[in-house]
Amino acid sequence: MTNDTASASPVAVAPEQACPITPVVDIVFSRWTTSILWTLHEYGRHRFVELERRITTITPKVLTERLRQLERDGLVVRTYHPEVPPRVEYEISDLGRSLGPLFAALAGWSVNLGKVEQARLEYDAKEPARGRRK
Amino acid sequence: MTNDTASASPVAVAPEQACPITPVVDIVFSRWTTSILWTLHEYGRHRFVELERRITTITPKVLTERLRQLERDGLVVRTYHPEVPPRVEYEISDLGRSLGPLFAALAGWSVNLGKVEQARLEYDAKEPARGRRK
DNA sequence: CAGTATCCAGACGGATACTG
DNA sequence: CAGTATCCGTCTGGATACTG
Repeated sequence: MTNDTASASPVAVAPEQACPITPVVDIVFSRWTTSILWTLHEYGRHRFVELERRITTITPKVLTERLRQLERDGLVVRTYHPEVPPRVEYEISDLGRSLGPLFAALAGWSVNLGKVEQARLEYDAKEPARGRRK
Repeated sequence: MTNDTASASPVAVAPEQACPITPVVDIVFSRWTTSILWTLHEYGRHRFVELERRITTITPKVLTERLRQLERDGLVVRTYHPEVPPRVEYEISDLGRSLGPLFAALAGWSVNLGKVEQARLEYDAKEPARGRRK
């Protein structure tokens, strides 16, 4: 943090983000990708159905979409085995593995989830505050 | 990572996530919240218009929605000053500040964005692979 | 098994206009 | 200034069915 109020600086910054971490978030934390990457990172290689079963609520269509995206971004490696029942395996790439510390930090922060829950309860309990009364 | 293939473990896990970090992601990295939190964390207190100007492409409606959500989750503190032109200030809470290391990790990982871009180029260049030909 | 192909609903967010 | 109110288009992602 630098100063208060921060109105002086005229930095207009490029459209879409004044914020350097948004690009990373878009790649790593879009819907479902977190679960997929984390699963692959934590439990190693998986076949398509195995992922489907582990992520329970995901549909094959969406799983395919996300896996393609992850593969394209170089975070996941897809291996096709031309066998009689076809076999495909997905595993995390080195680049994907480099997200490890990030995942650890995320998991670490989850100790605060209780505080979030608490904050929500308090917020919902107190009547509409000044300057916002309906 | 534990073992290969990982098909044996019958862990069915609760619907929605086999993955413990998803809840955190949902709270912290939903659309726009990253930019808002990061801005508040990095540059301190902001008034509504200041945020609006810094995040350039966000509309007042959406900014309000996200700020409410963040306030409810206890990540941001809203202060209303009952003055003649009303003045409202938003700042990050202690809980929000505890995301600092996470943000740092994210920012650090952005050195890899080039690799992602590279991977995309390669993926797009090579013709449809085996087992996936159109 | 490992996907594709369709169809579709509903949430999300943008544009615009108005108010205490 | 700091929002709120409306309207509405888009696009994601779910359900379902089919294929190499």
